[in-house]
Amino acid sequence: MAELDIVVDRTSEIPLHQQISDAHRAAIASGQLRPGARVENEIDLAARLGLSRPTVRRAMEDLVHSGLVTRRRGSGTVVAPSQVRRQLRLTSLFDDLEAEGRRPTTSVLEFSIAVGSPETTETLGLPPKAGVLTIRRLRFAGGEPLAILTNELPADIAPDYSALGASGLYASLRDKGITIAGATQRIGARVATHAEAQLLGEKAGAPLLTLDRVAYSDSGRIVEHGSHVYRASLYSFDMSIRQ
Amino acid sequence: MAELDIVVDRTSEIPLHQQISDAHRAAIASGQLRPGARVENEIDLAARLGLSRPTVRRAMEDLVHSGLVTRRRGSGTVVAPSQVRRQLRLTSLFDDLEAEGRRPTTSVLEFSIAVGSPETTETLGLPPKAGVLTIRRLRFAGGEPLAILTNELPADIAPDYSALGASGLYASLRDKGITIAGATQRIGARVATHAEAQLLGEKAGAPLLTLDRVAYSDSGRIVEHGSHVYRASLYSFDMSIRQ
DNA sequence: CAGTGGTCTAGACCACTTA
DNA sequence: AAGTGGTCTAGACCACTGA
Repeated sequence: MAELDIVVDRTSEIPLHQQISDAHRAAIASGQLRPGARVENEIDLAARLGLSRPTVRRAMEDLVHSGLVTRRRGSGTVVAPSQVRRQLRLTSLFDDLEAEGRRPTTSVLEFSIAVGSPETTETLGLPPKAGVLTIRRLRFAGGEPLAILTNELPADIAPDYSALGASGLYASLRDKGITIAGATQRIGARVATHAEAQLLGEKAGAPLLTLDRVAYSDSGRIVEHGSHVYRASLYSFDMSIRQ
Repeated sequence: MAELDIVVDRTSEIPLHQQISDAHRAAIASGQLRPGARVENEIDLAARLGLSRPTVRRAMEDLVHSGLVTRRRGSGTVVAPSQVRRQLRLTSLFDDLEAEGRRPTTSVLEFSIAVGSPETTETLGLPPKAGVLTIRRLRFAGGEPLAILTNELPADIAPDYSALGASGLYASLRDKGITIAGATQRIGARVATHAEAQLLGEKAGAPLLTLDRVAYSDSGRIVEHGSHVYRASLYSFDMSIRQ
């Protein structure tokens, strides 16, 4: 069993359990902990680091939740197979573009505040005829058009146009003290309209991945509705699930 | 603040924390706890039920993780907005089919054990030339063809053909003592080939949602590789995310 | 049998929100 | 200032696995 070289810093603002899980994440990412390797058990790790077992345990639960390790009562904790991760990641074209150092860029097609349609105000949980900011952006990766992003937000929390360009939508909201607590989303597919195809440099009838998302803040308020379309030839969604 | 009528059963096999989170799930689903409603705080709930705070806390963390509630330090726990859930669910055609009572059915197109291709054995983490079971099925909902499901499994854990038909793939594996601990998956889109279109009752060039999944057991062994295509006109993936 | 994770207790102190 | 969730401790008993 590998003993990871973990140094816990009790003066840090980072919770102890997160320091432990971060150290394991790094060790798995770097290959120091290989797939199938046993992870040190909770009791020993707690004793070695001078922490309580529940604290170490919480770190392990984080890792299980991320799909990085699996646990079995009586048997122990093992690093999850990496083929599972690598296999799928290898063919992600967008990741390839990013790995080549071609950063994604964005151009704003529309930025307008107007009275929201009945559908929009209902989706956003606003009273009828409330003001709504609509943003349409074209996202590029490696010089190639990749996606058309449409967002609708309540006008009273609308970020500045300049802030949007500088730091992205979610970062702009965070600067205004609004943090996203969660979202519900739906992934689907359809073929491109003529207008979409033209913007994206595809032929009409090309397959598109669609993402519809409604995000809410920790106070339970609906903060944003996004309707995005991605070129299926360049983009896919990767995710790990557990249980 | 609503006091939920929860009865904890200490003799039950269901963990106490799960009994608490289940009760809240039910109350939210039934509308007894409405979106925006305050949820009873941890301390009071623990005292009222005669449980410790960490036990109650674990139940709340479950709910946060499922996206059903949001929490803020100093402020409390509130039920997440239901528009977020309902809005998206309303237009899910497959859910509509299911809600109409038309159960999904499945017909098996192929069920064969053979020496695996190099790609397949590598994906499954098997030695070269190991035996691999390939299953291809056509899934219907409401009498309509919905998806083509292709699965590859190591031959030594292959379920019986009869077990597969009776209870589905994952249930068959569970009966053999194999539980799925997690998976990595990728969702993409492409257009249907002629053969796929014919099976699915679509025109060639119709958009398809694709799902590629590699699943592993709690012992860290790769158990299954699935490559599925869904008619985008009838199917989408819904998910809730947090943080 | 020893080892391991799963569950649970009864507290403690702190950071943040709201009034 | 009072209320709330976030973090942490130092134990306990149990269920399951594997040699």
